[in-house]
Amino acid sequence: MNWCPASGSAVSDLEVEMKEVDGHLWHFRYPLVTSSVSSAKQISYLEVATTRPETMLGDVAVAVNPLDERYKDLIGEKLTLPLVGRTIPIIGDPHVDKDFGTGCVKVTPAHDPNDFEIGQRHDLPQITVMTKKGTMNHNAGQFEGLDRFEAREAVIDSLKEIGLLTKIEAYKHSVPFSDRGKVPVEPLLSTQWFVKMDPLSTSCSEFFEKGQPKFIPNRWSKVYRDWLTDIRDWCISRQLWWGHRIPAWFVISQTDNKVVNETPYIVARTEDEAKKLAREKYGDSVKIEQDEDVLDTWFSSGLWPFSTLGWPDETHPDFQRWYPTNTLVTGFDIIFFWVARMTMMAGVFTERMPFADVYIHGLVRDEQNRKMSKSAGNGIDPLLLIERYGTDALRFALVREVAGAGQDIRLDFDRKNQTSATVEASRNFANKLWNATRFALINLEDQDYENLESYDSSKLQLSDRWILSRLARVNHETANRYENYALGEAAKGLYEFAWNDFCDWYLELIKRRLNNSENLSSDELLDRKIAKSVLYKVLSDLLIMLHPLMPHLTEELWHGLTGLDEDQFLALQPWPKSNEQDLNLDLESSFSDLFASIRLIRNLRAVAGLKPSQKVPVMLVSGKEVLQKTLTTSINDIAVLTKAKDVQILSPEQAKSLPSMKALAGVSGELEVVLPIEGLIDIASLRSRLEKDLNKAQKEIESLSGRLANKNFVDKAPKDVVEECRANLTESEAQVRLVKERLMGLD
RNA sequence: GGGCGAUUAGCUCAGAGGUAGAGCACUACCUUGACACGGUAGGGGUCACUGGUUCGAUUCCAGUAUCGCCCA
Repeated sequence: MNWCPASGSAVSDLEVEMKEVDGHLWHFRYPLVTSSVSSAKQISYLEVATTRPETMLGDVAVAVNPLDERYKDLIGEKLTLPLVGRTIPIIGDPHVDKDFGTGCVKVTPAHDPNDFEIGQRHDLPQITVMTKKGTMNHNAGQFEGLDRFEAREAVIDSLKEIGLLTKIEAYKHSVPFSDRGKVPVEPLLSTQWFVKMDPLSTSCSEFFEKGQPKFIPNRWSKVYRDWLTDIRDWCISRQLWWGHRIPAWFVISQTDNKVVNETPYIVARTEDEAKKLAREKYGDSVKIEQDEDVLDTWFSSGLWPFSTLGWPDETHPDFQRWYPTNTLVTGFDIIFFWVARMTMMAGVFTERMPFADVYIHGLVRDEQNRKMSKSAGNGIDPLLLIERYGTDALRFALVREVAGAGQDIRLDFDRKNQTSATVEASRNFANKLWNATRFALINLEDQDYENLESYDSSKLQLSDRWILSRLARVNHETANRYENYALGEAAKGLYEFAWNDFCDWYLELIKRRLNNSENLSSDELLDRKIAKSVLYKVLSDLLIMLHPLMPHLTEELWHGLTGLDEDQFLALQPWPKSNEQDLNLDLESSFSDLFASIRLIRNLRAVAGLKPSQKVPVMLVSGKEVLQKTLTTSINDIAVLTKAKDVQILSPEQAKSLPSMKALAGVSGELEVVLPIEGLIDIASLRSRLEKDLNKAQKEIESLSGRLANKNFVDKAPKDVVEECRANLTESEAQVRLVKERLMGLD
């Protein structure tokens, strides 16, 4: 059994952590008791090597490999144990490694698990030389009372003095440390309660074969299964003052009012029950005493999934309603400690698995990628981050980072300033949502909006239908992601939709339509009302979808938006309905084109160094019909979003018939943008921009035509890929022509 | 020793057999009637290395290196 001298308690195998330490291998000699064999071989001693000299006081034999030519004849001979004077045998055991150290192993069954096994095989005595405090006991003779590490030095010194210490080697080896007390564990002989694991793990394994529980990500299921397969009995006694007391009563009247190894015991639910059972068996004058020890906390924790729901009363409404549960969310570091213990207990006591899914998240590590721990003192105080950035910001930041299923999160954290750029980014997002909602509230104050179903859909503008299509898509994607525990992806998708689609584009697009001027036509009034209705719909859906990730903020904003009573919670809202008929891929693609066009105009303005306040005319030239149509329907939006004085959409033919003029021009795909602003043009920067475009397009032509020239590619690649390739080539070629024309026009 | 993960922009990380992405940081301009915790426009990568499969590999496979975790 593993004993932790620091906490004064037994610990289980799982609570023992192996650590590599720089130690020593001490070699010393045990003199042979003279015999005919030893005199014949002229051997007077055996040399053993150990990392723990103090245990030699409890040695009961020296073992050698029976096949070892050096020693096999000595098996059965006797040695004198130095310092103690005990005569101990030389035994042969096939588990001894001939090549390690001297090939002779000292055997201390009471203080080493391997030696214990050897002792069992050879029926050797077990001599305990230490107390449970880690000090030497009376069996240690002159060393009694010393701490185990002081005793080590004292033993070495004594052996040195009498000339039996022959060698000290530096030696790196694994030492078992107690998780609880952070000191080396002492293997001790002691009577403790163990749980026999086979029946428990067998039940679990059967469920596991049927896919229960399901691990996300799946790779952890292997860790779980391997542990169940190779399971060892579980020491559950703890000599601590907290925890559930072990329900075992010793019948002390049978052994002179003392608890010794032979004392019979009763296991029962209560003391009364134990007493009754004891009387039945040992007579009325029986005296019982409950074991002082408590259960390992993980034993109690293993009962948690059902003990919290009224079990063992299985008719309890909570148990009936909630058991088994859906999802356990936890870290991989306690798959053995807790998850497996819960499934084992549940398998036996409830004959079901306690949860359907086990979601294993990553661990938050510190800036040096270390696991945070109390003892290392490298934890990041969440309250500090919460105070600085807000609860939802921290929550969102962590969820957003966790994207790669179950990957660890390295949270950036500047200890000196107690800041985190990652959490700050989420705070900024929260702020963005807050302000977008503020914008909505200002515009929706008059309550002049309705449910979208009450409008004839042909009255909606293209931008309305575009954002509704995006909303439907995001709704669908997000629902799937939540369903599949892809929380990080859900967070990122919502972030992009909220910031880019909704705030950057849609809100900017509708500002024009929300104006409060007095004399609006009835069409304009309706259009304004529709814009408000879409605004309301998109924002409220967005808040609902974001709610699991930013519960406080969205709850607050949603109440502001809906004006609902405080006792109506966003948390209780159903998932917003997604309208499949809102999905419109063509529309989304033409809006991409529209946005690209607007960016091109803005870029040209930046190249020209135009002040934002400076309004200039814009001409858009394209031979692509679809694009022309998109641009034409959005002509007012383009004007607003690019600060254009006047926007004209022209075909290439129309453009040619215009009188020639000096102008700023750029090309993107098959769209040509012309800003007729003679005199304001910075020819050099324009040229460099056009040359950059040309270069890029030419490179692309090179790559595309190279691929298309490859017969294998054309024959074997999927048709649509080849088609796309051709289309891109045509477009790039057109672009090169346009850019070249423009460049010539500059001369 | 066995197993698992990671290696992509300065940093933290996504991604997918068909032209490399985000946030932060960086550069320039902008206090525009939601938001400077902001807006607009930009710069930045031989996707660790070596082979293989493939018309095509950063993506799939094998190996190598480095880092990390779990179990002995």
